[in-house]
Amino acid sequence: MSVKVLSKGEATRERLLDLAEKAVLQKGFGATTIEELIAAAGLTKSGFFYHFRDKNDLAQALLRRYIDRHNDIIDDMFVRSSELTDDPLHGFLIGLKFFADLLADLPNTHPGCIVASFCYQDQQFSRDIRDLNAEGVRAWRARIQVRLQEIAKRYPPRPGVDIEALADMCTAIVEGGIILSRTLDEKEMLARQVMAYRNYVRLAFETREA
Amino acid sequence: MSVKVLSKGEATRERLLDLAEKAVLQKGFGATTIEELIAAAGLTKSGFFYHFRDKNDLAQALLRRYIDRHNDIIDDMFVRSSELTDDPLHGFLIGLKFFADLLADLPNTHPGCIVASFCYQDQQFSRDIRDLNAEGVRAWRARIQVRLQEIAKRYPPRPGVDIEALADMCTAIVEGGIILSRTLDEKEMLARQVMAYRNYVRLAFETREA
DNA sequence: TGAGAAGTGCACTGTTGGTACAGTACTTGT
DNA sequence: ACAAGTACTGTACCAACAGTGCACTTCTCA
Repeated sequence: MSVKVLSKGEATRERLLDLAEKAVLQKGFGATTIEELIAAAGLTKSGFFYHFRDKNDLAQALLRRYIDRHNDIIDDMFVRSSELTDDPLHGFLIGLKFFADLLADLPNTHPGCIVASFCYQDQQFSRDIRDLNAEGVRAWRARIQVRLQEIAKRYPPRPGVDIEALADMCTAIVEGGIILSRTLDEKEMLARQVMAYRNYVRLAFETREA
Repeated sequence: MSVKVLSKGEATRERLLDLAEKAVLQKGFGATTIEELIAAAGLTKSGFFYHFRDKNDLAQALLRRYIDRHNDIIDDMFVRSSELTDDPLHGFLIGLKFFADLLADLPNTHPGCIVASFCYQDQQFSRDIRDLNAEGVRAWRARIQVRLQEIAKRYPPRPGVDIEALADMCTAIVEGGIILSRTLDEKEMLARQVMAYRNYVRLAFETREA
């Protein structure tokens, strides 16, 4: 997580993306106007179109940045947790605990997921963006599936446990948890859901000797 | 599920709501235009404003209808499943199986949830609508929590199992599963996630005698 | 058949996304 | 210190859309 030195242009672009991300998560992409973004960024319309070809180009940049950042966060978490133990199950559970703590430490309710937001507005976007969205989800899935398969090698899963579904369930819980925490305005909801998922993983691979 | 006889006005209103629901789930509320709705419904703009005060009024009607319908579906499912057994755990598991079958039988990927869609665009709406959205989620939560508490009375949950979180997890799994199935365009995803949740419930209340 | 429900038609306002292009100030390597 | 970009500003314009207001017509059903 190094702090890059940005040129003036890159800094403006990042500022626009920050403002756009916030607005899109609160109002949706269609209701986010270029006018409001440039007003907040202190820029003219021409300035905006210097950085982005059109609104669709903004969407693509937004999504790409979001996916890249979150892949880094996930990787970082699993690297840190696997340094603490050699046991894949133990390491995964520690990683999930890190993740839950991270979410619990957010000052407000989770701001929302760009992938989920775009999923519910996908007909506004070009094919590239929908593909990019799917690629993002597949990247998360792959990271989790690898770990669960490592675990399953050492610990036979309890009957009825579907490893692939269990991997996707992690993403589903996070996406669903974000929706619940936002809708109900319950800040603790998301971390609690991650911990509930963690408990399922624990039960799913629990050795049976009492 | 009786088929109501609709007056002409009610039929037009329902037609508008059907079109709006479909469009909103695909493009988002902000990007859904009144023009496109009236074009598809074969109506003039004045005709639209005869049925709805403004776009916000349309949103409210859309959400209310969605929540009412789905409460009915859930109730119906649990009534049917509880007729088959006296055991609350068994009944809940049967209900979840019904639900998964229902989702698996959908011709395409799930069309999406209005509550989730609105959650990601909530700053577009008035306070009433946000409150209504929360009320919808609380209604689902209550229905599930009642059942889980009944189960917990008879079967002591395994250590680490959080009944309240487990209730919310059902909604989270469905919302998250919808997002995954849509984003990845995998039709089977949603039912599979519900079955994975069902398996967690089974493990969570499993009696320990081997 | 008559009253109200369910519309049509028209004229208008203001906002937004987007295009086009000429000009300018700031920055950076050499 | 200067040239060559980089990062903008200013102006002028268009079409699509939300929304308002009101007079008028047609359809429906008790």
